[in-house]
Amino acid sequence: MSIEEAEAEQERLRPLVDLDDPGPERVEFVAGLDVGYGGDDEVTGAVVVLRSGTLEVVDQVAVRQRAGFPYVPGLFAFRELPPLLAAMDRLSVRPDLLVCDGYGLAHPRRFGLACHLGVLTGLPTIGVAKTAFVGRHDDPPAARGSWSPILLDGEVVGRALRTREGVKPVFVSQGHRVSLDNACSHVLRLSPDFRLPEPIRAADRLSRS
DNA sequence: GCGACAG
DNA sequence: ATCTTGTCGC
Repeated sequence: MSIEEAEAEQERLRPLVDLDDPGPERVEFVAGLDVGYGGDDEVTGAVVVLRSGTLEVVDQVAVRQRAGFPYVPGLFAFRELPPLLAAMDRLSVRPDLLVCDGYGLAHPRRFGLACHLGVLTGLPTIGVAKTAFVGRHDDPPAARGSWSPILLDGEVVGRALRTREGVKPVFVSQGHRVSLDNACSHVLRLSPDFRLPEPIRAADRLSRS
């Protein structure tokens, strides 16, 4: 698939994103997703499902395969989606919410990895990135839980959210079928001890093993 | 044109 | 992402 075809695919799928659904009533299982990189252009898609209340791991799958697309900013999903979908297919527990390592709405074409994964699976998704990629934002106050909006072309596309006092914020954006307010509530609830949400930390560890 | 650019 | 020494701040 070429760069042009990938961009056209994003434009085609973007209208299918649901940004109005506030999110699931009850979240019993949350999945974290991440991709690790090996030597010979290999990628490992990792998905870890945690019980939402206790954060205990209830299921996990890692799939290693050849990368089918280069890393291109803005087309991140075309590199990471295949191994992630392969791992999702082998899950025995169906998650109620997906926490993705990367952006959702906060994307040049408003269709980051979290949106793409949401549309393809139909599941509620949120995007959590470690660095700023698009838009502008102020540094939020130092207290845990404080945030400031990420603005792109005058629109709010996400939030810089402080998950630990005095530590660099994470960048949260809507993926699919979850409001921005609820996405941030979930991220805070899932990050009791560290900067990143526990499901993402678990998936990150798995993707490296 | 130049620099920046999720992982 | 990953590799990877030295350096900075608390």
